[in-house]
Amino acid sequence: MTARILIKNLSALDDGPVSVSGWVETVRDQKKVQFVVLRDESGAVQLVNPRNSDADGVVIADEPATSISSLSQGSFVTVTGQLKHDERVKLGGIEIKLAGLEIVTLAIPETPIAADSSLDKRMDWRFLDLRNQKQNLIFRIQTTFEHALRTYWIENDFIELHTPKLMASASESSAELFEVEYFDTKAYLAQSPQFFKQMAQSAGFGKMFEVGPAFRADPSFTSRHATEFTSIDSEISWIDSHEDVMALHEDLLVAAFTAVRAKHGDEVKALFNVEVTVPTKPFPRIPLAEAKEIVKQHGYEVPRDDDDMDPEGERRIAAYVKETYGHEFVFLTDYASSIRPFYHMRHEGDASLTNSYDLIFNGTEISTGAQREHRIDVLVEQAKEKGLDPEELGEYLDFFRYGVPTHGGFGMGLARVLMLMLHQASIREVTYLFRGPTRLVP
RNA sequence: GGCCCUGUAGCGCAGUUGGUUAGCGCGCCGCCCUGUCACGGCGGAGGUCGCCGGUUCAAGUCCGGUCAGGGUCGCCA
Repeated sequence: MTARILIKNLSALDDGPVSVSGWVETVRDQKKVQFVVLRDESGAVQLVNPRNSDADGVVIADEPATSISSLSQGSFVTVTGQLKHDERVKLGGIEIKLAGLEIVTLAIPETPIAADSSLDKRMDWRFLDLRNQKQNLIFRIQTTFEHALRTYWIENDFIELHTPKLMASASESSAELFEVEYFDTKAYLAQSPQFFKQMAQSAGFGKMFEVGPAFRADPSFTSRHATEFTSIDSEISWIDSHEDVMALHEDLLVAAFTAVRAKHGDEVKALFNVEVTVPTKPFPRIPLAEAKEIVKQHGYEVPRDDDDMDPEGERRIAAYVKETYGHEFVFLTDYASSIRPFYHMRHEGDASLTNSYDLIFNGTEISTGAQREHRIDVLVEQAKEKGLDPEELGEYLDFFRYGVPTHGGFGMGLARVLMLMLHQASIREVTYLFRGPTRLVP
């Protein structure tokens, strides 16, 4: 058996016998010569089969001609033949003159989606959609992105943890929890590893990270929300403020973007027409109150009663930062205590502000980070102030009763980063199998 | 969950003030075509117009409800 060769590696080979496997993209079945465009996960190549004639010049039905005529788009085949470099072939200047063709599985001829199908229809037939080069590249980028993050964490002595996704109570608010039956009681799907990654600080682990699922029962109908998503979390001890968390966050993103640009930059440019830019450090930092003032001066007053930003404000401050600093990222810092959870540490001397930030990338929020309140008495007071019953926080508060270092961390949505990196309009494009309020299959 | 828009063939769409047999492109099927590469030519099949109800002599078209999708806001990563 001739070993299977990836199509992208063919052009570097000399003419000679080869074997490739993949699926049929097009068949041009002419009377005297047949062409097939075959694609695998690495690229596409043309196969050619001149048909044989008998002594009277009449074309005969032999193999592989008959098999080729039966091929439908999408069928998976293994072929053997002679690789030939040929200037006539527009697809890469090479083709394979067929010797043998094995049909592994025939596809139903009429495919349920086409290049111009709507996103929702493509989601219904995701495995077919994923055969496209762009979709394939997205998940190779995701792999490189996560690998670069892990490399950074591991080289810097972080511990990787897998916190439980079945929980006895809410990890943040109780409004958006999925409830599941759990023997004779109820359990909830984790909205965030928040409490358990803080526990690792109390355990003296020092630095930890987790890449895992998070579940939110919110019926959010936007292009950037999912009910299940992959959350990138990291938490570190012995920090002085949220500035230390932002410094870690920057380092991680620079490492990951550097790796993606190096490995996939040319392909991203070719397929998405997007330049992957490695962000420069330090990322711009703007206190939220100042950011609201800036967008106001540029003609947009955030129409909210609370102290928060809205999506339009985020887009505008991002545009301002892009123009002023040439940067795709911006840390919005020092959010008001009124709009942050009880466990965010507040400014020393000004309890109205927190040591927290949101990270905006190309105009959309991808992350929230903060220094955590580690003093149990302050933490309990802040919980009460938010209307939470300390009893309901269960073991969480115990983490702070037996000694705990200063600490902080962030959570970042993996798919949001990819979506914004590749300028995609929806998180669905960059999620292998999307889960939303009305999407549970496939 | 609020507001706005959309649902017609496998896919993308058109369909006039309500009126005979609902069209177009791609795809699919058949035949033809010595090298195609968005191949080309000829022919053909394929639709209870999202679903339920109502108005009307008559509904793809008007009205109500419902489901699904898109956008946006809220919520957030």
